[in-house]
Amino acid sequence: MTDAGPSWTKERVELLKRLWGEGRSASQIAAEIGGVSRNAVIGKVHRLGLAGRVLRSNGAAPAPAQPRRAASEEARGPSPAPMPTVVAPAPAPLALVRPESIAPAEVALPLSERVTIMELREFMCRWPMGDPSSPDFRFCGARSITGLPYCMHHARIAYQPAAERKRSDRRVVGFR
DNA sequence: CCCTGATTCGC
DNA sequence: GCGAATCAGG
Repeated sequence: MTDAGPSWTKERVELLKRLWGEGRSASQIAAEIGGVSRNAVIGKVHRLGLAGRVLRSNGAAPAPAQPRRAASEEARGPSPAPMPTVVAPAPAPLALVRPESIAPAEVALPLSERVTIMELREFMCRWPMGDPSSPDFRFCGARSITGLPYCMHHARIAYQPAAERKRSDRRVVGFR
């Protein structure tokens, strides 16, 4: 029989809607539904009109994602007409970091990822943890933000606005 | 190098 | 309608 295999059946779509609504990532959903790639999930989400979810790990605004020219068009050469000035994206106000939000007690760190300097890689968070003179000294080692030496969590601590640091009048948070 | 979603377009 | 390839980014 020419079984086309599992497609977007009612059940699968319902599951997709539910998981997406719960804020699961496309790859997670894809793995859970099975038989589909994360691209397939994202594509379906868009066709269903479910996109535009504000939920984001960092709370950042969704990527503008400028339209990309077709491959055929690109092969043909530059566009004859100059691209009309794209509206400059409004400077997204960075989420203010309040002292409470970085209080050690409130923070859940991926402690399992601590690494030694030898294990440290370019893409790993370089936040020092522990006494540098101790053999127990480690670095955070979590996935770092590309272009930055720290993971999202430690980048927030490292790059606190001066005004915030002063206002909160806190010493070094401490290398946990 | 890991991940995220957004978009396009051949199928 | 589907989703791989690609893009843009954390």
